[in-house]
Amino acid sequence: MAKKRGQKYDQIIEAAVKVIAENGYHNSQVSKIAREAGVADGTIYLYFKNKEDILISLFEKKMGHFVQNSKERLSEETSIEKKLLLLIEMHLKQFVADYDLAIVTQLELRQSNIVLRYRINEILKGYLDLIDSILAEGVEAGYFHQDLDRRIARQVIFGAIDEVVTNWVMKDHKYDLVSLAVPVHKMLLNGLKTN
Amino acid sequence: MAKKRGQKYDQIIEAAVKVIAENGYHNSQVSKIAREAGVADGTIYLYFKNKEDILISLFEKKMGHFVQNSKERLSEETSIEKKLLLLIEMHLKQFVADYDLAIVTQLELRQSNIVLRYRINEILKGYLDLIDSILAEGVEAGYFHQDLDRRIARQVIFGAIDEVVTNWVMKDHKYDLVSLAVPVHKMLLNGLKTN
Amino acid sequence: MAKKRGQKYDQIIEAAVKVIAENGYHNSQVSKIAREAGVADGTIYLYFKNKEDILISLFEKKMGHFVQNSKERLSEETSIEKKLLLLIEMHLKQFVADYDLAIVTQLELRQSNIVLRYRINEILKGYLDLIDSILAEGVEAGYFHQDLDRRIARQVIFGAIDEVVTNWVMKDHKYDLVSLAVPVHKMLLNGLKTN
Amino acid sequence: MAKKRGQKYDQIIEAAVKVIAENGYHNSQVSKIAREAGVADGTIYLYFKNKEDILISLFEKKMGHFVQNSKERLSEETSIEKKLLLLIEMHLKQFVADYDLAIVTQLELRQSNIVLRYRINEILKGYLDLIDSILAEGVEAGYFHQDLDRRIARQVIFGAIDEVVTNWVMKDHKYDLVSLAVPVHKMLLNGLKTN
DNA sequence: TATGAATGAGACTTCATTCAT
DNA sequence: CATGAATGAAGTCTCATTCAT
Repeated sequence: MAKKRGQKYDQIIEAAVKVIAENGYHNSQVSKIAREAGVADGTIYLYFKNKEDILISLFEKKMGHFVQNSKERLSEETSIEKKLLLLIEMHLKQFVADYDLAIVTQLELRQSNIVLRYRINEILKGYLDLIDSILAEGVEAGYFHQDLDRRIARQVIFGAIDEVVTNWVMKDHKYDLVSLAVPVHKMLLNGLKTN
Repeated sequence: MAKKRGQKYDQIIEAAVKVIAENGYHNSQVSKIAREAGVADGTIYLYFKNKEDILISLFEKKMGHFVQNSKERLSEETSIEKKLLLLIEMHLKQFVADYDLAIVTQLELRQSNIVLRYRINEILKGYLDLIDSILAEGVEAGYFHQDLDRRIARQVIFGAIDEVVTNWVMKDHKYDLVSLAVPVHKMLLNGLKTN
Repeated sequence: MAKKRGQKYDQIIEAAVKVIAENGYHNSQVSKIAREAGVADGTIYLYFKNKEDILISLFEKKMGHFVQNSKERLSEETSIEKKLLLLIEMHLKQFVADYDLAIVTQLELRQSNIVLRYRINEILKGYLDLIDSILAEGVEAGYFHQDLDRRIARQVIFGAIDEVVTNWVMKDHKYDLVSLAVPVHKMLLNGLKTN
Repeated sequence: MAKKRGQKYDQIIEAAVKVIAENGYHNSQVSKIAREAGVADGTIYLYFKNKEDILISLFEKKMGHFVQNSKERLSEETSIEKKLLLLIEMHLKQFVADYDLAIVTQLELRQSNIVLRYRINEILKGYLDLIDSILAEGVEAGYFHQDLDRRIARQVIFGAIDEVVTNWVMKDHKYDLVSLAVPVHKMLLNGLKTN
């Protein structure tokens, strides 16, 4: 049961993103996703354990791609400062490129129950680790404060970016999101205060 | 209908916070809240339009108190730097003082549907305005960067604090939250970078 | 309890007719009737045993007036033929004069449950007796067929008039109802067939 | 959704007639009908939009059969007089043959709300048209009055028969209904008056 | 593999009625 | 007589999941 590969598996994931973005989480019945994917209701259960599993898998797949992609791009960059900027930019660009996904991750996915929230947090760890690696490198290089609490720092960084994206989605993406990368980056690096 | 005052109104709000924190939003039946509040099921509907309205009203009331309280305390402080620290501390302290409320606002409230999310955002504006007033004052005083984009800055600040609180709740509040105010404050003020 | 007289008693009856005509039976809550009557919800129960009792009493009062009135008018008329015409005309005129009442008796009152339907039938007996008295007189006078089954005849007469009124109400009373008295009268007296 | 065919569709209709006749409309819970039909509660909603739709569909189906059947039988008869008698007899016989249906159509169906009443009237049109065709033919043949208002006439006919049936149902069908066809027929044809 | 008809648990909300004031 | 806040029972419908084909 629940095999994690195959053409239909991908079809269902993409259908779920579209249906949830269009109809909202609570109005995205399994039958609706099945119809969009062009399969029978029962077929969903050959690829996913249950409805929640679609959500988890969706997030897992998209997040996996994003982290993988980000890692590769970041490895090509040596400057710590630019790495952080690149990370922020890629984060923002991803959602500009796929607005349906933005709606799903920033708004709809959060309507899921607590158990799912914990699973989602697990998946997010990969991304937080990526942030952490930049922080570690920066501290090592003396570019960041030696006494930096990396656990707190990555929460601050993620929280800031995430809030910026959520705001953009809730404001119907009517302004340019990617251009916010620079001021956010500057704020995180140098803080609010003048020297 | 839906009177927004009275002893029973408060009873129901408090009962809702407790019941939702304990059972989760989707497992907090109206009858359960009514029983905890010591009123009949129907009485709920004399004070609230529907179940969602309990959630909204709960947030409205608690947030209103918090913002009001914060405003007063902040007005007693003149240093911009200390104002920001105070804000962060009060934010964290509020949830340490009422862990049930922390669970409800950080986890359960976010499971609500999109319409509700927008209503919640409206209510949050009062808090974001409070942050903004500190930012404005700081820029005015030359303490913050002159070219600071306040709209982005308040999202960064709120996102950072919010994420720190959510993490603490999801980690079962097993570490001291309030002590994180200082490092978060420092990070926001001075940034990650050494000078 | 439940005294059947007084100014408020009448106020409530009239309010009920208006509210039910405007909102429909199933959307005419006791509280709505009370508001329209300008009394408190509880006051209703000082004059009526329960909600059904309002309906029964309403019909009883209106029907009583109508039958009483009809009797008097009919006693002034000696011709059997004209008596029947007068009866039909008065029946139709009553509803033209009070369209709210027409809606209530022809449409809304019938939505009541079976027990109420039997009570209503009891009240209708007074009217059917009136028809019967005309029939008896007509048979006696040799004006109507000697072997006329009066029980059936009065059902036919009542059914015919009632259907004509109901139709008029359902067609939003957009044609002249009273003018139908003559053809209906002719049909009942002479039948469909040419001689 | 709401398939209007299939074995289960018929099962549910028949179960509904029985349950509603026995318990009354307002005490005929969907679960009760489902149990009688031998299906799950949810299955009802695969065949009917909602509870009201069961009532409408029930009437639609039964009325459709009746009108269809009546048309065929009437076409075999040439005499206008006998056609009208046949129509009345068939109307009465139908309810004698299915007393549950009589209860449902004469008492329970009328408890439905106004919107439903209009839908029911739509369905009744087929029957009224049948009456009308007999009237038209009779006028054409010079058997009925040339100046007959057919619209009124069919209301009178339907109203008369309907009232006779309702009375019979309310009197617990303790007399022979079909034998009333002849006197009703005579009354409608020749009127009350002696020549 | 794929289908899709069938299942059945579960909860929000309304509103007639009461009764302490 | 009058009030109106409080009560609490009760039922429709949805939708994730199954399983015979």
